[in-house]
Amino acid sequence: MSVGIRDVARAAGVSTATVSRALGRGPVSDAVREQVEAAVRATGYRPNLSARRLRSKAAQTIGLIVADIRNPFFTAVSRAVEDAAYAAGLRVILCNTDEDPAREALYLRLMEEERVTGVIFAPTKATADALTPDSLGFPTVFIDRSGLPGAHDSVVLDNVAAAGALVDHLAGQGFARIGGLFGSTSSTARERQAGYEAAMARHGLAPLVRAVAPNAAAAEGEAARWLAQADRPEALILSNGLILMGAVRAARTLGLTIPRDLALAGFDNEPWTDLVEPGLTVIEQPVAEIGAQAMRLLFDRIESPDQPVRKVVLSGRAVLRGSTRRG
Amino acid sequence: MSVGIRDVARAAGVSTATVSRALGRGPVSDAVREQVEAAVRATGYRPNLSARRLRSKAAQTIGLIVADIRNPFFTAVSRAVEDAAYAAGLRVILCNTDEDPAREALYLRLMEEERVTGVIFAPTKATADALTPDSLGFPTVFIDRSGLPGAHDSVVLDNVAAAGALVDHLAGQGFARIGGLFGSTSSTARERQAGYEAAMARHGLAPLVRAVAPNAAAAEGEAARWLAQADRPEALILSNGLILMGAVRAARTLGLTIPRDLALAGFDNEPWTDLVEPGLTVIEQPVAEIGAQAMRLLFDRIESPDQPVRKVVLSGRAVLRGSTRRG
DNA sequence: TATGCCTATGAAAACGTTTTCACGGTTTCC
DNA sequence: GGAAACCGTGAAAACGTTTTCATAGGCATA
Repeated sequence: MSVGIRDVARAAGVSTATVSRALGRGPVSDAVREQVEAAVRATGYRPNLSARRLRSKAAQTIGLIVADIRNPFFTAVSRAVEDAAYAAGLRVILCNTDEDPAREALYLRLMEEERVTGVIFAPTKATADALTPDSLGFPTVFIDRSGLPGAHDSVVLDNVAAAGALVDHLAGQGFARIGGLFGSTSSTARERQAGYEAAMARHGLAPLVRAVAPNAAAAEGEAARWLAQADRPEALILSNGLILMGAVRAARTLGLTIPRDLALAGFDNEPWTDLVEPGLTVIEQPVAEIGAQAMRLLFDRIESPDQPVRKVVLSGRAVLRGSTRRG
Repeated sequence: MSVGIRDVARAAGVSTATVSRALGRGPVSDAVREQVEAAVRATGYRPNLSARRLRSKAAQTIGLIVADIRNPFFTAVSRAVEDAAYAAGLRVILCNTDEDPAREALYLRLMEEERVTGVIFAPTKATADALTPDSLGFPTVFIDRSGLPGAHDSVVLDNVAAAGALVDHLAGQGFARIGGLFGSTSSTARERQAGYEAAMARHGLAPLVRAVAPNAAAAEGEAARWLAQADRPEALILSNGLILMGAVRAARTLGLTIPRDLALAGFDNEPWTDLVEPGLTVIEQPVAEIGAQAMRLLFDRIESPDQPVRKVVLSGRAVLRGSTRRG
């Protein structure tokens, strides 16, 4: 059968308690510690993490709940989170919700059952608004989206400013009929829309807004319908990388030349955005920083559960490329 | 304190054993099952998965060990794996090795300590060659790369045929100086290289091969050096999506027009490959199918540990685009 | 020398489940 | 009508650790 701590204890000629202490950071004499380590090597002992978790009540696990890992934004953030977690000796359980509140609820319940150390969560607007500070049984940090003000720690982009910067840039280039295509499920998309509308108003321009499910296929369909109209916009702002990609596809299909027939500006400086001619103007999010900050906030919250709620707002960086150059 | 199964038992007026059976699929009368369910709702009971795992010796967890989740191939595969896992009631622990054998060893040890149900693993060549069937304490399926023949279940692409198809296509278009830039750490890259060389020989062409670390930055640097030479290749085959991206970047930097100055063909039909003009010819891998098949193999192996080793070889699909059109 | 306080250690309890074993009550089978 | 099989249930053991509690010895202090 499997070798347990009792076998190690027997091999080392000490008690199981001493083995446990030698392996952890308990007080043990150097001689005994060496004996134990030798016994561990000799027996090929591997601690049973389930037993350890049960007894010590420290799951050493964090949950990472995102909409879809295939969204490059979440891919990058998740990588940062995992690096930080494993560096701290924590395991990561990854969950994809597809922006479905039912699956969000399911995974939150799973996190409770795992007795996780903490959770990093990108909730839909519906779930975020429904979650009060104490409805979650574990420390939680929201990323990308925030919920009720002051309810949860969060790290988000300054979406209003970022969207405004795109409008300013386009307006500065002389575009007037600037449309906005925004995701329909996240608070982030709402904020970007608000920033867009505020900036449009500043420039005395009429907003043109449409909402769409945040995936490339839906965005392509909606953009194609929009751009086929006679009074189509001459520039488009897209609220994330997937929607941006859909819009590029739609423009291609309709034979529109960028930026002559249509200017495009979006979010997420994904590796491909500078490869599609003439280069796509985007807001770059500090993805690694977002993941790292989220972990920092989570650790702080775990350490001092009662400290005031914090919201870290990071600035995007406008990467100006050919897609918004006035023909 | 936290509510446990004892509290539920007390509330329902039954023993803990009965609660356990009612929650699982043990034999219980309908009346008692209802009482228990009511008690669960009343108490807000959440089973402690660590305790459950310890006692039942079923971790209900699978490990997914890949090189880097940011590689879109792994992103897509991982999503398929997770869907299948959660559908079967299993949790997924995700690990990134960055193709580092030391981290591979670290994560394999972690998997032992977790007593995982099974592992899906994309090993480096070094690790794959060192792993005998019984050196792993849990069922394992290799993806993307295979190890010693007959040692582990695996699901891989027919890399030789796929690389050959690219060569055939390029040669058919009249290209002669066809170079190959391959990753240096995976068996997959070796196979693609072998397929390339065999096909080149078939066509009576001299192979031109370089190896590079499998990431976009390294590939860009190596491609730039290569393409700056006077006797540079007139076509390039790239062994994965990251290397393909690096090559595109290098061509851009050097001002080479595709395909007039340089034809490109690669692997991985990532969403952006049809957006960069004039469209990149690639081998599309059935990513979702790879993930799903890996889970199927894993389940089969868990069910019957002693069945013969299986290797599922899937075919790629050549997606021909403008990047390989003879000028 | 006696007292008290640390330190390293072992015995045993505890963590929250599932599983084994036993048992009484029905039903089924000859 | 008795034996055998079956069913639902409870008491208690078991899973593999960590932690608590107790203790023996060493060392400093009075």
